[in-house]
Amino acid sequence: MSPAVRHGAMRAGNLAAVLGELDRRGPLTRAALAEFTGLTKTTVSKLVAYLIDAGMAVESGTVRDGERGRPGVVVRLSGHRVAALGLEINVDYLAGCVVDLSRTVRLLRTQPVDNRAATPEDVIARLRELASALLVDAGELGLSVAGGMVALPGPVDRATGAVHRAPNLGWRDVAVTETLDLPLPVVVDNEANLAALGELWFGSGASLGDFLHVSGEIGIGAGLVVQGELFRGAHGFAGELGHVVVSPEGPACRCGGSGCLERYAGQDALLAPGEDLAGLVARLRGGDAAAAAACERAGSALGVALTSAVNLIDPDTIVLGGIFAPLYGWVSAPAGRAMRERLGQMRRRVPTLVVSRVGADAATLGGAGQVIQRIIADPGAHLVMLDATPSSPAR
Amino acid sequence: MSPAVRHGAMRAGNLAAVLGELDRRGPLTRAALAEFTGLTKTTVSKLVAYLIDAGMAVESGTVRDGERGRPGVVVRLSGHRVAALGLEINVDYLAGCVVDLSRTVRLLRTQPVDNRAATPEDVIARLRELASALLVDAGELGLSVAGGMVALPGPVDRATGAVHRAPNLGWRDVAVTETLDLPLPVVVDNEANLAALGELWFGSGASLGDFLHVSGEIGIGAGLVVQGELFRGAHGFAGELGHVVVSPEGPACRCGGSGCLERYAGQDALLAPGEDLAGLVARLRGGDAAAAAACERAGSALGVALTSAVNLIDPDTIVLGGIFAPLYGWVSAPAGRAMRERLGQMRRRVPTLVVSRVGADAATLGGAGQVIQRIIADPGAHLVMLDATPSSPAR
DNA sequence: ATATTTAGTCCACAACTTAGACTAAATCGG
DNA sequence: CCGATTTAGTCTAAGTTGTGGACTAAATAT
Repeated sequence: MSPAVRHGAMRAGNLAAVLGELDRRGPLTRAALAEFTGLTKTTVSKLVAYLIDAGMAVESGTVRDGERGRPGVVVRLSGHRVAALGLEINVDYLAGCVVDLSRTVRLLRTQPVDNRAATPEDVIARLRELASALLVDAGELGLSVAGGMVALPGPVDRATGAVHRAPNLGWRDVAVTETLDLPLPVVVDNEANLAALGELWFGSGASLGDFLHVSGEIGIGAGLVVQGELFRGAHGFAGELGHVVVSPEGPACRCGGSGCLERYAGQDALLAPGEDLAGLVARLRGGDAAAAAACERAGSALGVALTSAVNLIDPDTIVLGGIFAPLYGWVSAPAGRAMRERLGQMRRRVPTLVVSRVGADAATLGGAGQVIQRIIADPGAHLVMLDATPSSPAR
Repeated sequence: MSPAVRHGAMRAGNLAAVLGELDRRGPLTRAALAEFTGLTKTTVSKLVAYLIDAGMAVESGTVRDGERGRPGVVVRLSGHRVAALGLEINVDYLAGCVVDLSRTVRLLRTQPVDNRAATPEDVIARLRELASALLVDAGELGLSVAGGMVALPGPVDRATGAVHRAPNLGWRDVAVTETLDLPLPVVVDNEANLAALGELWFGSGASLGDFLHVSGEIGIGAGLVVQGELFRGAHGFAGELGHVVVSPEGPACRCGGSGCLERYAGQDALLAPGEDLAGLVARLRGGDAAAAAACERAGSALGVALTSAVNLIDPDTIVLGGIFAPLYGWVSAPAGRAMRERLGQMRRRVPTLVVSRVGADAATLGGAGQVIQRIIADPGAHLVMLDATPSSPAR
């Protein structure tokens, strides 16, 4: 639980403290870094030298902080060497991206494919091709890709890198990491979880505080971010907002229960038979009363489910993503009304509803961002991997 | 976020690693400690000497681990010097306890009082008397009390030590820590949270994994323990199970909403007018059909609310405490049935329902346990306080 | 031009942990 | 009963990392 602290760990911890400060506060002089971390100037200088040598930081210009005195050399996070790979398998597309250490998106590609029609092996083979092409292109940009993350639409076993069941893909027990077999460390995670992280790093970001990110697709999932970290629950199944009970005597759900949120606000409940999301939005824009009523009903149900979620989890903000992003204008009002009615008297502040600012790539980007996050949290571990590069850090 | 690591922190971290290992695995030899922590025998010896000098550990006998070789000296956590104070203010009683470092309950006292009839100042003055008496008695036992925790029936601001509103007591904006004014560091927390911790350390314990502890009193609260730590939410209001929506069109609730769990399974919904809990249990034992039906209804509603909670939070186990402990035989079956129906198909394992093994003192004990936990997590910080003792540790 | 202020480096030293030699105390085998 | 073997724990010299204060560098103020 509390691992032993050796000298190496002390070093690693301080390296992470410096890099983390650069990540959180932006470019800083060594003097400012010393102030914020509480380390001495000497130590900060040594650590910064190490980071610069590893290609994780660069000096960039000088700035005067006060009125007089020698100007400081500004050090900032560098994206020129270290990067991470984000991949996503979804029902009707594959996607991949490369994000560098400064969380700049360097490459982003999407491939529309009907993955329900293909075998898992074929889908994964196609993803491998996409990933390999991205790795080659990243190499040409001078980037060294330290790790990858695959987003999947279903609960995953993160230890083994396998999906037990992905109902929307029709997959059962597929060993994704193993089959994908890329030449770098790859981890898998749930799409809803990674989409929440995507919103954190590529959307509204830290201004959200602790937030619940609702990613409605066919099912309705949610990712909870607490103190900048995902909350996963004991078995990684936390955030199943779609099966929160809205009305115990409601319509039967595929989960075996009845009156789950999914039956009121899932894609199947909103779209007319054969219709797609764009069609629904067109009808809403055209003033179709039936469509508006369906959204009203879905929004209220969402508000009820979110009320339960807020009572249990107490987030600062709720971000509506997935299909609820384009429908935001029609569902957020009834949802917000339901929440205010039910929560207003007990709490000083009812969580704010906001729309997701990242599009369909939230999970892909979030996955790559998560890898970057881990590098920043432990730069020392990743320096070893980069030792093969020309200018190796001095012992 | 990631504080700088200095030499002192390294020391403190290793001290915590050793003490934590002793807490988790029980008595161990220095050799075993070295193995488990990954530190060398030399370092472990030094740290153990420090802990023994501080009165946090003692040697006790020798045991042979293997077949041959010199027997090791067993070191175990010692409760003879360091202790913590747990206090509780509730509607109809005050309680206090002293728990030592080995989590043995050394003193425990309860005082039945109607606290709704008195002013907050009078209640807190009476609590101060109770606490002072406990501190004196602890001193006579040779214990040095390092800190205290006050459990309150309502949401608290842990930063300032104040309650904003405690509806069951009729309190508004009471600065508890400040008014109590004890000669040791005191923190306040929510009763439901601390009851969950009480179950962790003085009840079924670590075998529960991540668990949700339901503590039904007048309202229905819940504490969520994840990886041995409380989950509090962004503002400390997480776990408000009582206002999870069971049926959106249900009866109006004092919170402004309708169909909250509290209206189906709260004390007011279960007890006949003027009846107390013992009376209800007597009726149930006597086979009263109306009472059984009320419990059946409450149990089902609880199952529905817990279904939502499990979907969102994904715990291993759910512990029923508070009024649900004596009613366990009557409510657990319908609650479990509802959960299995609604969760069975999606999850490999539906969380187990168990009854709380700690009684009414769960919160009082949990509070003291929390203080002990903090001492074990950072023994170095508390050594300073004990430096006044006769044999001060060698530099 | 000189004083003052702030940034960053250098160097001796201090705080830990480590590695491995060494001592202590048990069992095993003859 | 004595020496070989095994395991526990201590001691000492050395290694790694951070610290504190002196020192150098580069700017503004007077």
